[in-house]
This record gives sequence, structure tokens and C-alpha cells, in this order.
Amino acid sequence: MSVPTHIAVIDDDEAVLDSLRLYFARQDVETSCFASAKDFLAATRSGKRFDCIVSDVRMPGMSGLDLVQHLKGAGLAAPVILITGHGDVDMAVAAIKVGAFDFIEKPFDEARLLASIQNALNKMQQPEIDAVELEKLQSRFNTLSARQRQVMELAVVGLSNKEIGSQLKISPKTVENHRAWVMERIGARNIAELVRIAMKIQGKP
Amino acid sequence: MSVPTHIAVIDDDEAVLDSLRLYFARQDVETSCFASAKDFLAATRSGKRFDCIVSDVRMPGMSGLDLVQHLKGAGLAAPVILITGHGDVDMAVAAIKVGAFDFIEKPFDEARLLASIQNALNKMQQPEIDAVELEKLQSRFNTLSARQRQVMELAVVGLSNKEIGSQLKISPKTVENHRAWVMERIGARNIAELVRIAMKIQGKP
DNA sequence: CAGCACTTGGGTATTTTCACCTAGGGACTA
DNA sequence: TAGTCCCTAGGTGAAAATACCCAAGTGCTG
Repeated sequence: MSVPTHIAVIDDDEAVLDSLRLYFARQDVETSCFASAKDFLAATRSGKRFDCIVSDVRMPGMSGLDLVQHLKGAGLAAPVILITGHGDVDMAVAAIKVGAFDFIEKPFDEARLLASIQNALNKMQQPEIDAVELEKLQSRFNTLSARQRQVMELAVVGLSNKEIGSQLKISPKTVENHRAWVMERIGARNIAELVRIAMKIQGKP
Repeated sequence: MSVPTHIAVIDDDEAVLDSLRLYFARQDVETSCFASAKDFLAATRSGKRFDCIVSDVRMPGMSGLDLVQHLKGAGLAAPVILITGHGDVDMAVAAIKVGAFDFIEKPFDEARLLASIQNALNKMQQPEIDAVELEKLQSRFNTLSARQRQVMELAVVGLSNKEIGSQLKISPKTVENHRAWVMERIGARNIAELVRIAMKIQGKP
């Protein structure tokens, strides 16, 4: 791998985890292993970021498919490669549709997996700047309180403070205060910027 | 099917073709059958359009996968549903990646295929409205004079009338007048709407 | 030439936003 | 218990936008 690469491997089967850890170590790829999607998400919540995620599909608790959907919902752009034991076409279709980068059948050639990872990293390098930018915006948005989010959502559709106030049943003055907080936290200097940022976060062009 | 629907079915196996033709006829769905992708493309070249395309994957000559790629390249948006005899996960992944709408294994339930078609048609109806809407916005934008367009462009990046005025070397008052015209012609009731419309027209999310 | 659209600019009054500041009450935490 | 964060809401004053009105100059076209 040309650039320093950090990969997350998720599988409830210890043997598979060990095998992949060993393989990636030989390829000079840094890996972090997790026994469940939950463990992995806990790591991301504490700020860890990975260049690529390799996950089993069938696991107790959250499945690989669920994980992909969750990550997409959270706006995390890291490519996910799913691995399955059963040659399940329907599941493969569903996985790719929700945004998995690849879907590989077990037993698989480890080189095939590595190739897929390399492929994913190449594809992801293009919009990396945008992705980083978006993640920054996303994280800023996440620091907003529930009320502030409500105000922001209503503001970006063009409602005045008075209108927002009557809709949320609070005084226009309070809306004004929330709005000021939103602008500062998001880092927007005017409504136009706020609308742009909101559209980026929501991904609605 | 609620609206008049015309489906293309492509398969080199006469038996499958007959079977699907019969099934769709019973569902009041108009179908055109083709024995090869080449025959189908010949029909599209003479102007025929279909709401949905159902095609076998493995066929002599152009495969179903090739067909999807070709159609995407030609800018034809009709959804393609691929059918395969072999439970080939890799091919399913490849098909969805290049833009096939669904990938169904043989033997399949005919109702499953119909459900997928219905699903495809629903999905395709959404952007159709968007496309009409966008054309309307585009035409409105085109009625703007050069000066009005300048003002609009500067306004949607968040500049105040004063800033726009100094940039265009005209009085803020004039900018105000232009701005009012822009809002009326575009049909925006506030800056937020104007920003949204501008982004739609420019296609920059 | 007369009419039309566009640009430019001004006036006036109202409404809204923005930038500050103060302040109480509630919930959570060290 | 004190500190912190959030929601609430009020005040002041400056800046900006909005909604109307008006008019003069330009350039094109029937």
C-alpha cells in the first residue's frame, strides 16, 4: 500500500480475524480488528477513522448490511467491503444498492480482497477533500442541540424568525438567539452559506 | 400497473420469452420481446422507448451487463432488470455497480419480477418531475437580463446589496431593484429559495 | 416615432436581521 | 453545592432588506 493505510476488520469469527490480521500485517497495512459492528462503532465514536472497512455480513447483533446503512446515514464516507459465507445474490444486490463498495464470497483469495481494498482507496482519493470537508461540516452540525437543529432546518427553507417562532411556539427573540448560535457553530456568515452547508450535509442537490 | 407501461424483454431463450410475454399480458402490461440485445438496440435506434427493460445476463453476442453499460453510456435512463441462471455474486455486484436496477436469480417468482419492475417505475417517476421542474427553472433563469444574472449570482453567494453594488460599481439601490426583479421572475420568496434554485440550475451540490 | 424593456437612481416607511448585553430557570455533573 | 450548558426572552441600536412609489436615459423594434 503506497500511503499509510489503516483498515478496520469486523468479524465475529476469531479465526478469520486472526487470519486477516496476519495477512495484512505481512502487507504492511495497519489493521484494527473488531468482534462486532457495535465495537467498531464505539471506536469511531471516540474519534478513530479508517481508510477502509472490511466486514462480515452475517454477525450476531448488527449485520454488515446494517452497518453500511448506518455509516451512510452518519455521513461517514469510508468504503465498506462486505464478506459473506453464503453466495447470496439478493444480499449482494442489496449491499451494493445501499452503498457497499464490494461484496466478496467466502472462501476468497486474500489477494482478491487486497485488490478490492486498493481499488476502493483509489476511488476514494478523488473526493477525499470534499469528504473531509463534509465530515467537518457534519461534525459541526452534530454539536448543535436539538432546538438549534430545528431552528436551522426551518431557517434554511427560508422562514423568518417570526415564522419560525410561531411554528416552534417560542418568541422570535429566542429564535434569533438560536439562529446566532447556529451561524457561529456551523461557521456560516450569512443565510446563503447556511443553506449551502445544509444542502451539502443532507446531500440534496 | 397503474399507468400505461411498456416493457422490453430480452432473452435468447424462446421459452422464457413466451412465458414472460404471457405473464405480462395477463397483468395488462404491454411488452415487446427481443431475442438479443442487438435486436433491442435496433428498435431503440428507430425511436422506440420503454419504461423498463428486463434482460437475461448470458446471451450470445452482447451480454446483459454490456447492454446496461451501453445504455448508460448513451444516456438512456430506463431501468434495467437483469436475470441470471447462475447465482453469480460477482456478476450481481458488477451489474449493480454499472447501474442495473436489480439482479434476479433464476428460477424466480414472476411476482418478484413484477414487484421489481413496479419498484423501478416508482423510482424513475421521481426524477422525472424533478427534470420538468428544473427545465422550468432554467427557462425562467434564461429570461433574466445579463445584469440581473450578475446580481443573482452575487446574491446567492451571500453578498449584501451594498457589497454587490460596490462590486458591480452601481448603487445599492439599483441592486435592490434588480434583486426584486430576480426574485419575482425566478419565483423565489426569499434568499434561501433563491440559493436552492441557483444550486439546482448549476447542478452544484 | 412611439412603445417597450432594461438600467440606473432616488424617496419613504416598514420589517427584519445582526450584534451586542442581561437574566432567570432547569438539568446535569464534578 | 457550584459550575456548565441549554432554553427562554427581553432591550438597544445599527444595518439591511422589503415593499411600494417615482423618473430619466438608453437601445431596440414594430
